[in-house]
Amino acid sequence: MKIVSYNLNGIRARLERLLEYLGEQQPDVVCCQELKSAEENLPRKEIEAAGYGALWHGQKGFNGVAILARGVEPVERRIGLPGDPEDVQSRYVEAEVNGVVVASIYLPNGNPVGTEKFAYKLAWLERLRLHAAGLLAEEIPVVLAGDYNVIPTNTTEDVFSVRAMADDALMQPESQAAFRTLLYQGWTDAIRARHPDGPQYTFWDYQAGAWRRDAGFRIDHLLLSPSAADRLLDAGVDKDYRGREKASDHAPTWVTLADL
DNA sequence: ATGCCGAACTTCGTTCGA
Repeated sequence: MKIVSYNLNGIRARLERLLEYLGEQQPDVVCCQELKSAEENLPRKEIEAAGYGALWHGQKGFNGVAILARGVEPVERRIGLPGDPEDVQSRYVEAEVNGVVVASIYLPNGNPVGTEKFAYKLAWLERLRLHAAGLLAEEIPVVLAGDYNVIPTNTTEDVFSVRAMADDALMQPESQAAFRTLLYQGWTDAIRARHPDGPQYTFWDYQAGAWRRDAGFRIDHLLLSPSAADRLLDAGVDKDYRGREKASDHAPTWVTLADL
């Protein structure tokens, strides 16, 4: 069972690329982020025609998440992260697919540091920590897949240049501490579990020739609950899709789990 | 200190992203 996290940077702008990915890789589940599309403009027919059921959470202009499932309809568990009724941003959706609970997460970027945006990011991380604790308590297979907008460590394994990113919200000690606190609840960072050493970048900026220079960083993560981690076969980044025409600035990041 | 690029709305500039 291949489960993918894919920040699309616009599902309508990226539709051809996404359909190509579905056709070539035949992933079982794709957790999409940054749809940048209102509900009424989502490409529902095209995704259905590709053989995928979907749970959508769109938003006009920005954000937006979805879970696509090959050959089945994802069973909705929740739309939106609990903990703040005032929060109207579409950043969380959770469903059950073939016995596995899957979440598609688009964590706030948080730049610039020291603003309300950064405070919102940290508050969102705290809300995620609380919700994730409840998921672990269920003792079921869970995959928390998404763009976390957190570079886990200040090493070249996670970021091309610690210095270049030092003032960025993605690499602040508070952001990293919150991510570690989440992990230490008992989640497995699937990419690192399978690839303990070496860079595993998932994002390369469009600017300044970042892709050409391999100036990337690792911010798309798949966290596995213990019973999901027991089934972990492999994990990786489908990096070559970043180099194609009209690519997203993120590459699809994935795990494969053993079937029961 | 800023733009570099790209997407979408606020639409031929502005806002956001990372």
